[in-house]
Amino acid sequence: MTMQTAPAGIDVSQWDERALLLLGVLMVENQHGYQINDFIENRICRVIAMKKPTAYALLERLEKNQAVSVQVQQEGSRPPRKVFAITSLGRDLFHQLLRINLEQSTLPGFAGDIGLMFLNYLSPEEAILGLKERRSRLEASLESMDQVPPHGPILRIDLAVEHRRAMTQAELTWLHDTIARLESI
Amino acid sequence: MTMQTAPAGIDVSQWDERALLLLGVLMVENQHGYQINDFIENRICRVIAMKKPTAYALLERLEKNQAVSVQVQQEGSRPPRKVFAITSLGRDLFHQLLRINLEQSTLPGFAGDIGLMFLNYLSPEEAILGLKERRSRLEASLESMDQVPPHGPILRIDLAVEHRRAMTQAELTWLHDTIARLESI
DNA sequence: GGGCGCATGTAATGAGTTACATGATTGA
DNA sequence: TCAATCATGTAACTCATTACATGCGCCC
Repeated sequence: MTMQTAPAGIDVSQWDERALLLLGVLMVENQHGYQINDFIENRICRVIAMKKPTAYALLERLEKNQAVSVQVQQEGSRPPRKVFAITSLGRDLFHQLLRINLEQSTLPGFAGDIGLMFLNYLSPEEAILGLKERRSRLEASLESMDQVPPHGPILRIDLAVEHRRAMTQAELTWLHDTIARLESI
Repeated sequence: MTMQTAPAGIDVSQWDERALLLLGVLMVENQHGYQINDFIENRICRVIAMKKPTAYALLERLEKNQAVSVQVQQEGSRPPRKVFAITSLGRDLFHQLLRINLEQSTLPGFAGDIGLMFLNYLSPEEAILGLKERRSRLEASLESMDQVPPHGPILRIDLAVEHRRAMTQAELTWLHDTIARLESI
C-alpha cells in the first residue's frame, strides 16, 4: 500500500551531500564519469574528498533510482564514455538536497580536539612546541589556499573556498591565543 | 630481519585519535569498559563521537598489542568487570600519539560546503532563507555549549570545548557576513 | 618503446554503526 | 512488577578506500 510503481519522487533520506555534489555537477552540464571524477579530485579536492570508485558507484546508484540517465558515447576508437544526464526526478532530488544542506549546521568533529584534552600530560614546553608546529602547518595550508583556480559563473566554488579559509583563519587565531595563554603561565 | 620477538615499541601508524582517547582516559586511572564508554558518550560526546562497540573492540585490540592490560573484577553478584590498565608500552604509545595529534593541523571536511557551491541554483530569497536557518540552528547549538559540566584538574576538556565554541562562533560570523553580502545584491 | 592520460570498472579490505543478546541489580 | 542501570559482548550491515585490471591513444 505504500509502494507505487510510479513514485512521485525519490526518498531524500537515503542521500547525502555526495549525491548533492554529483547531481550538482550534472546540473551544469552532461558529463561522463571520468570528467566528473576529474573535477572532484582536481578542482575541488580542498572542499570534499571523494574517490573515483565511490563516485562511479554512486552514479550507478543514482541511475538505478532514475535520478540520472546514461548514454554511451564512442569517439573513434577511444574508450567508450558513459555520459550522465540529470533527469527531472534528479532535479527534484537535487533541489531538496540543496535546501537541506544549506539549512544544516552540523560542525564536523575535530580530531585535534582529543589531544587538547590531554595537554597536561606533556610538559608545558612540549605542549607549546606541539601547538606551534600545528600553527605553522596551518599557516602553510592557508597560503596554499590563495592559489585558487578561477571558476565559472555558475558554480560558487569561491564561496566554499572562502568558507574554508575563514575557518582556517579562525583556527589560527584560536591557536595563537591559546599558545599565548599557555606561555603566560 | 625487521621482526623481533620483543618489540621495542608499538607501530604508531596504525592508531589514530580514538586510541589516543582510550589510552588517555586510562592514563587518568584504571577503568572498565562501561565506565570508559559512559565517559565518552555522556561527558565528551560533543568533542568526539565513539560508540560502545567501537570502544570495546578498540580496547580489545589495544590489549592484543599489550598497550593495556586487563583484570577481571567481581563485586558481589554484579556483572563482572574487565578493568583496563595502561602498560608502559601503552604509555609510550600514548605520548607519541599525543605529540602527533597536537602537531597535526588537518581541518575536517565541512559537508555544508557542498551546498554553497550550488547556491546559484536557488533563488536569492531561498538561498538567504536557507542560510538564515543554518545560522539560527548554529546559534542554538552555541547556547547549548554554555552548559558545560565541570571537569577535573587533569583533563583539559575545557580546552577542547573552548575550541569548538571558537570554531562555532567563527562559523556564525562568516554566515552573518555572507548573508549580509547576499542581501546587499 | 615507455610512460602518461583517458575511461571504465571489480575485489578485497577495513572500519564503524545499528540492532540484538544476556543477565543481574536497583528504584519507583 | 516494571523500567532503568550496570556490564559485556556478537552479528549483520553499510560504506568508503586501496589496489588491481583492462586497453587504447598520444607524446617524448
